[in-house]
Amino acid sequence: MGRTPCCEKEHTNKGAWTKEEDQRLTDYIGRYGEGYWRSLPKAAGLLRCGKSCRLRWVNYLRPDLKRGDFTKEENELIINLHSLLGNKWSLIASRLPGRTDNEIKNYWNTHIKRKLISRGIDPHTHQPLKSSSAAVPAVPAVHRELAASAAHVNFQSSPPPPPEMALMSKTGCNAIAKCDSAEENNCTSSGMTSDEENQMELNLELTIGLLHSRRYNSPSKKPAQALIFNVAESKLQQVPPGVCLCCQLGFQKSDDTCRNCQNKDGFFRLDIDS
DNA sequence: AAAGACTGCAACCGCAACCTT
DNA sequence: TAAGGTTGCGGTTGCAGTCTT
Repeated sequence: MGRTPCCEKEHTNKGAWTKEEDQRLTDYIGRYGEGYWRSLPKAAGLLRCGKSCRLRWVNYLRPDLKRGDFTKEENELIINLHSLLGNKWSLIASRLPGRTDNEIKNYWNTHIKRKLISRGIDPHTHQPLKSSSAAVPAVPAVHRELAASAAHVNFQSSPPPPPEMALMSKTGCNAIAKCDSAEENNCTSSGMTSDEENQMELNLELTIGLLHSRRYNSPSKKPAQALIFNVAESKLQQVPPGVCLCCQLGFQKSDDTCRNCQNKDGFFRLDIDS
């Protein structure tokens, strides 16, 4: 036996929503609020499954949604966040008010990805595209740095790493699982003071603690997300715009860990609108 | 003008994590 | 602790609109 379906499919509508359905859903949520998606369709008089209602509301009907083209600033933010987080669309969306994960995902796949490729940049690694003979996966400098700090965290007797840590590992930051010290993996060169590094470690430890306590997208996700982004943003805010992400996070041009900077005099702006 | 190709986006599906009993 | 239910995420698909020939 497979798992039980989320709804009785033979009694539900599928496909595009009608104006009447939108109105019913909007009216119901306006009156009773979000949530209880399972029972909402019946209560609202909709022949839809709860998942469909939730998706329609979150991606289309929510009043705080921003419509229209993405701005240049949003483009850059998406690219930077993607280099940090990978395909964590919901996390990325949480930093772009009025934008949904689905919208950002679509925008990435239809616009940004293509432009990055046309500029010779690998949209997965955010590194310059190489010939197929280059077998070693490129690791974004920012991932290495976050991994370097994460490497200080004691994972002994811990459950498997949470999604964010797994992401870093997937993109090449194996330091998390293997390093005894960050130095062993060329993961330092952060350019931070010891106080800053201590603060970063603290943030990561707290982050990991929170991530272990619950799934990151559960009601506790906001503090967890905030901590993750605090690490990056505290560095991002220290330098002017236009500097590549690894420089923003503290790497110097001379650091061989920062490959991006070798491309353009220390500045490697992913300005897809230019 | 018509047909086929392409593009962008809304919506669906399957899965995994979390919650409840 | 286990099992069933709920919710949210990320990948994928379908289709309407646009472009090209």
